[in-house]
Amino acid sequence: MTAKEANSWTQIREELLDRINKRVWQPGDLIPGEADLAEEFGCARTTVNRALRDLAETGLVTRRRKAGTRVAVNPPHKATLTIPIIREEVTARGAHYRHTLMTREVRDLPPHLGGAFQLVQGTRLMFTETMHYADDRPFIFEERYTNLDAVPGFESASFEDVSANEWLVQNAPYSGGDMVFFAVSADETIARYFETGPGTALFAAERTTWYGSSPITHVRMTYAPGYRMRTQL
Amino acid sequence: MTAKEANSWTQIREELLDRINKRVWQPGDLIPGEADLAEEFGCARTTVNRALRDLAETGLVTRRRKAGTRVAVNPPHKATLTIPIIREEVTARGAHYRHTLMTREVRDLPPHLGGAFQLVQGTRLMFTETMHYADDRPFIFEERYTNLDAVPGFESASFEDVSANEWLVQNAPYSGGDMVFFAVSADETIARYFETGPGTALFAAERTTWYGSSPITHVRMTYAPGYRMRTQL
DNA sequence: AAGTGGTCTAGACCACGCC
DNA sequence: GCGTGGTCTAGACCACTTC
Repeated sequence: MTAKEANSWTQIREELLDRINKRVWQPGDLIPGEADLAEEFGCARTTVNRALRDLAETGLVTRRRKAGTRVAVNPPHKATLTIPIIREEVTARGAHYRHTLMTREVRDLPPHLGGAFQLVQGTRLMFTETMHYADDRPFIFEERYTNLDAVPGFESASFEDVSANEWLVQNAPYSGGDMVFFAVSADETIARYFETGPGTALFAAERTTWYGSSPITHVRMTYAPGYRMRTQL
Repeated sequence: MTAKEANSWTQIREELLDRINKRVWQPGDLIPGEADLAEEFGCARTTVNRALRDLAETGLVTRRRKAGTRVAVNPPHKATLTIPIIREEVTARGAHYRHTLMTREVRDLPPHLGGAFQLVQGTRLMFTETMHYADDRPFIFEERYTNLDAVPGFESASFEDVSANEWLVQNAPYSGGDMVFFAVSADETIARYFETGPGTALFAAERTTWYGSSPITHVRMTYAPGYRMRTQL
């Protein structure tokens, strides 16, 4: 039994991955402990730990103290979505970016958002509607509610040069949030904005962010017909 | 100048995060090197490295050798999507899962998939259509092309007990893939499957996976009306 | 109680990429 | 060239979890 002498954590990860893929270790199996693997590979335990931590992040193995490391039975597909600010998404496609502020008013929270956006009595909310264009074609329609108590500067910002989207990314840090993706049927207003027929299927996303326990903003983005959101596995 | 004496990497990450959020370090600023921070916090450089690596993964700072670490100007929103096998997505909602294999035949690749799915001449492809149900209501309609040369056992699997989706997750490892999400308008066939009207907006996803340079499978999943895909930020 | 992964240290060498 | 982050080591202690 010769030692494998892999000493970089990526090499070790590939070797472990190979054993999983080749069924040397079956789904559900307990694999050797870090100390044993370190001895086998002739490296420090830290290095094995790094490799296993990486495999655990992608869901291929599950790790628990004392219980050890097991090969996952149904490894989930994991994908990381990177949602850039809209300006960058447009310019990354080689298109020209501009935006128009269509609405900007202090408004009460619509009842259907009560669950996602829990506010103290008397909180003031700013509602904004923005259309983002790529090469002068409508690209994303953005409807946003922003908590003025949590983001004071928002009320006096102009949004001519910098959109509400960009302003918040640069000025309002968040500690958490959730996001949801779905399909909607264009109503008459949205259809007119996108120069399409009512009933067209549109891709949409909603995002709520908060800082600590304080809600920051809730936004719904409706994408132009035919939009596809891509990611790598 | 007293040392901060934070010695766990999560504590250090929170302290650094705080300085970024409070604008002690402005967007675009170069922050001190790992060695300096280690001295300030009274810990090993490795520990600071771990904290900074974590911040870099979420996109809040960008790191380059020799150039140092900078606070990101437009920190992107990053979200990790975990796409479980369909059975688990259904049972996690507390619903009963079942599936029906509707079509299963060897078929040529439709021309519109030629780009995503580059095959050697003469490769045999299996086409399958499966409806997945949650509590006996149609949940996901799955159309799949699978490379029989890359996944030999697929041809003889029954898919009565285990769906094609689940079978592939358990039996066909992949080294890479891409995924795309979009909205579609239900055609007459799909509308009938989901007991809705033609033209209904539906959420859909396509996934292509491969192992090394060999394509494994291409699948399109069309979700029941009203489906929302959720994730945390 | 004991075994496993999680983390920290102090030191070292290396690779990348600005200058 | 040389400064910075990236990684590796050998050892230690700790935290969690199962037994």
